[in-house]
Amino acid sequence: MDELNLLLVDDHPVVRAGLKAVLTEQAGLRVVAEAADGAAAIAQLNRLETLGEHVDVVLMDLQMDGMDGVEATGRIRSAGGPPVLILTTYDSDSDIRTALDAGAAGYLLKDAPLARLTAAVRDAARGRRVLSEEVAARMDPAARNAATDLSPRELELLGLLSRGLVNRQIARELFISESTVKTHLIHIYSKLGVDTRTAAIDQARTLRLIR
Amino acid sequence: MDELNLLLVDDHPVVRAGLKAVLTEQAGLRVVAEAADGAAAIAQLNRLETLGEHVDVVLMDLQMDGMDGVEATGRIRSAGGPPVLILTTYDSDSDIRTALDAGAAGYLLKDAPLARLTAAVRDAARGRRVLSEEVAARMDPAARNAATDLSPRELELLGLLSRGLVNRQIARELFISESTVKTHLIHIYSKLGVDTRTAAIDQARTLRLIR
DNA sequence: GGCGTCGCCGCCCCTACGGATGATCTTCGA
DNA sequence: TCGAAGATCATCCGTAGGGGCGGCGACGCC
Repeated sequence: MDELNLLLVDDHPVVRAGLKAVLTEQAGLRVVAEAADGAAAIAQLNRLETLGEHVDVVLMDLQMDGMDGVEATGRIRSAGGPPVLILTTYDSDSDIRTALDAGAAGYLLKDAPLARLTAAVRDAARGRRVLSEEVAARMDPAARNAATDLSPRELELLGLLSRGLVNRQIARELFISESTVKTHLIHIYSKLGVDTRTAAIDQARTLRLIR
Repeated sequence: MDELNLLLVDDHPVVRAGLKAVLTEQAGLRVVAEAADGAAAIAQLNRLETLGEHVDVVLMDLQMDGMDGVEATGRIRSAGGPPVLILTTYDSDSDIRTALDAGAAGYLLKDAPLARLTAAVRDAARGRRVLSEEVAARMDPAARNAATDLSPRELELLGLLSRGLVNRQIARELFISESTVKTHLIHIYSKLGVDTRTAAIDQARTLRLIR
């Protein structure tokens, strides 16, 4: 099989058209369908299956109206669908983790060079995991900056923080005491080098720990 | 003159390629140069000028590494350059305002349909102001939701809030007393329907008052 | 001229928050 | 098996933040 069949999922018509133009000009890639959100992507996969069309790789954006990329990825994977390659603008730690946990075959940034993109598509089609350099470096435990290495629990707290919850609400949400919430916050502050919750949110955002 | 000459400015190669593919397929549009950030865009304009090449419209992303779109727009406009059409993913009030203040000829979202994009390019080339529907509605004073209509000063406070400053720092930054900061915050909270600073930041973000 | 909005300032009060410190339990790897 | 790291909880303390007042000058609009 020489030609790989792709499904593009992105809510920006311009980006879809661009990907299509770029990828079809590269030998061996064929865009067989497009979708503007996760639900449409799944519908397209079902439609193509009934037509006997094969899809080798799904190129999926994360941020979309309607069903987002993470959920769609999870559903496609659990249904035994084709490998899903995430192609997105953002590279927050939590995004990457949830996407990979959902079964994504890879995670690329939209500012990746075209050669890398096409190579990633081919790798994903062969069942290999592909991460862009920055993402791989981010996920490599050895290369992590110790100062910004928050525990999963602390990242969870950070998420609730950024949603504007007060300590009491965070405590209830996580079924822990308010004291524990405060302890976690102190740890987060010291790791991020700040001393207030709003500064922690800001810092976490610039470090791309959260979105 | 039938063919319009465009300069594309976007730090995503994929998006640039997509725009180029889409726009050149539309009759009358020609992409004469591309740039990955604001500084490169200005350099390209200078280069094209010495070559005697004319640029009718600059299509500019806002979020870029290096010189961002707002600053680049300001410089291009103040140098008597071609009209600049902003094409971006985000539509926060503050982004729109600063871009238009910097002299942008229009503001479009990347999820705009292609027909609208090409129409906007032609309008911009003719010196007309173009805003996407959502943006225009947002900027229309009559259509504003009174509950979320913050004064300019309050938006300014909100920006400092989101950067994690404490009241004392905000006061110093704005040369006002801490009491006044508190008063502004109270007003912001009541307009946003929240009662803590973090919740205000979150709400302002979801309402796209800030980024 | 009066009314509303905006920006500015002060007081009081109470709570939430942040800092310091110390402690228990689990898990995991050296 | 011992220690490090994570998650949990607690108490004490001081301050920053938020709520409720009231007030003042400037500006624009009817």
